[in-house]
Amino acid sequence: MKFAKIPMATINRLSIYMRTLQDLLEEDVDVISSERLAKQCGVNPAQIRKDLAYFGEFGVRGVGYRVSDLVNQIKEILGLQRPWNLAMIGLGNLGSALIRHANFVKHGYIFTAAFDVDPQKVGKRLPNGLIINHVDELEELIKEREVHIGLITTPASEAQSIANQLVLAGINGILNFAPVQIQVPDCCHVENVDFTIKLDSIAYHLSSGL
Amino acid sequence: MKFAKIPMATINRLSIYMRTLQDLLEEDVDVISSERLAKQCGVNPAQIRKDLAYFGEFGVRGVGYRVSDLVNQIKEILGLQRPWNLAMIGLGNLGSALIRHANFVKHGYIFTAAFDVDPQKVGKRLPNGLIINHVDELEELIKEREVHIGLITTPASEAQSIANQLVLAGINGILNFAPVQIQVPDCCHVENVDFTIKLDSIAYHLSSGL
DNA sequence: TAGATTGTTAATCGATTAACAATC
DNA sequence: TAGATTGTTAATCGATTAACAATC
Repeated sequence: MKFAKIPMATINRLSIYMRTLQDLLEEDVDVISSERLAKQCGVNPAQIRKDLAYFGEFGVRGVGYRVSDLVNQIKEILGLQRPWNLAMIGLGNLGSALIRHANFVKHGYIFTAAFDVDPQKVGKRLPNGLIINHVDELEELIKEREVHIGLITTPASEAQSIANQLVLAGINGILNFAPVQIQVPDCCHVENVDFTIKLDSIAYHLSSGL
Repeated sequence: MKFAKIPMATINRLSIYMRTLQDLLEEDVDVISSERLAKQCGVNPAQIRKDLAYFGEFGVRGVGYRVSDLVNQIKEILGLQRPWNLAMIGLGNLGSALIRHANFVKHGYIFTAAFDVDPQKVGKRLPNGLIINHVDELEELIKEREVHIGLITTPASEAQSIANQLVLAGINGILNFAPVQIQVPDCCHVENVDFTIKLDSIAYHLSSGL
């Protein structure tokens, strides 16, 4: 099982299972069956068992899954038992808002660096205490502060150049908010967040689907 | 062809094709083959032809696709030949940042209403001229200002209640930024934007994939 | 006409779901 | 032991890609 190729969809669902399980934990639920968990997550029970089976056996036949154990096991699978350091590149409206967003910290992601090119912004202190540095210092600080993941919130025109610099600095994971497809070597994993594509999809459903 | 079930993935790719085609248009490219377009979009040429075939015949055999025509045809398919009115519910960091985000306007999406529950915020004027209203006025203003799509950027705990109110106000499309799965009737189409799931996926790739 | 590229069918690939033996 | 639910195999479903006849 260990060496089967894991579908991307499985990885994304594991995050969703984990969140639901964390909620259940707060409600003092000890044990849950794949059937009940599936209902809460809006998926098929067999789907959950299959997803987990890629990584091992985590349940007890005839009983179900211990909620707290399963949370920890999914964290282990996803690599969330340790903190990850983030750098934000681009401190316009979106970047500044995201860096203040409590959700990242809650999930174990910590901003340890922030960059912009605007001399007006460089040197300023953010609400979380971080000081904005100039992009010129990107490589040096990324290494010094052990940044693992870069978040790009620059204008689309700058995104590729920033991505190149991140890769040079040794970054292997990028979350790209700029509405362009950025090219990186295979060693680097890019995820895109694109609001307008989602809106286009809603527009399609509103005009034709209905 | 008209009545085949269209894969969601096809709709999302159409947005991507459109954006690439718009870039090509600015570079004065007149005609493009599925092969060249595919390379630029990072997909398979047959994929593009198949996606388009769900909706009709838009190319010329032996020649390719006229860029400007194809842009318009995709806009037609997605329902983007008309403007769509948006309402933002929740004007914390994220909501305020998104409402200032130029990309929405550029793609034909217009904010015509903004809501919050905080009395400190209600009555304030946003940079785009819009005044923040109290959520109590949601149903009335949604109808009055002909809002088509609601964007939820409230805390997770409020998201479901807001979604219910939106549906009651006649809204059929929701873009949900709150990290919860919201339940709506079938008539309403929900898309979710969840940063932490994307980060989890990057964390997984960094710790195991590499 | 010869060359090129579409539209479309058929083959392949991968992901989801149903079913059930294993087992707590 | 009887009842329940997992882990896993096999069946189904859907999406992607290759191949090629149609045709500009």
